[in-house]
Amino acid sequence: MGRQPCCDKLRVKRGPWTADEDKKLIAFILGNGHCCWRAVPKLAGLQRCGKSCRLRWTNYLRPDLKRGLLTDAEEQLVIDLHARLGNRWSKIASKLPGRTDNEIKNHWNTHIKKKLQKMGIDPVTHNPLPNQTAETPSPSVNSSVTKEQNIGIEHAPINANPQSSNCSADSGSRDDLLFAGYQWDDDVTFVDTSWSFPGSIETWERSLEWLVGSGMGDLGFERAASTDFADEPSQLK
DNA sequence: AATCGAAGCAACCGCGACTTA
DNA sequence: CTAAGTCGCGGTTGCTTCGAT
Repeated sequence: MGRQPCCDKLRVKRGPWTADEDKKLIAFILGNGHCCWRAVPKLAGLQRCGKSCRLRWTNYLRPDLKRGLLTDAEEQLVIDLHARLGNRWSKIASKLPGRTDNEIKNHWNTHIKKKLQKMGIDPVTHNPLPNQTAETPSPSVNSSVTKEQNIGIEHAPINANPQSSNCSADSGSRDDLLFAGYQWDDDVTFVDTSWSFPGSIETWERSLEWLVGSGMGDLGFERAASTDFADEPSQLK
């Protein structure tokens, strides 16, 4: 069946979001929720595609987002989950509160992948790379092995064919089996006690004020998306 | 100080899954 | 049952920043 483009590409704005657009989107969603993403830009007065709005909200504006680099524990969890689930970032992200699939995917591609390769571990199969002796593993990966061995997990047979994991052959039953075997639901969800955001909407509102506040315009918000939070003392990289 | 390549990340694209008429 | 519409996911791109030379 033919698909229409999700929006009129000639009339929608693309590229980095401005502070003003963020404000509009936040105000609209807080006030109305997002019943239908396709309608959001129109109702919110944005010249954006609904898809773009959803992405912006999920990856950047959502109140429950945690920011900054992944902690060692989170990184470890991502590795463990990836070994079981492959590149199903949204499922992995669902086990890390406050983290988005996009964020985890980026972190995997830029940090974890290299780290594993450096250690002689194939980031796709999570098996040792052929003809390569692993360097001294970092504590974090050591703990991975220990953890998985403790739980008695066989290492990642599902990723023997990496391509297959990209096909989103999303069989719920397979996930169920995986989760049943690992008992993810209750045990694995990562809770970072240093993160005190949930439940504190005031905190989030303050963050938003800061986010879209006067200083942002001066700095040029277009790029602020990637750098703004580094300005917060607690979020320094 | 200038240049260049690498790294990091936000955003886009295309497709499959799901829903609705 | 089927076609059309919408959503969400994963891969990829492109821009900005950073570090080395």
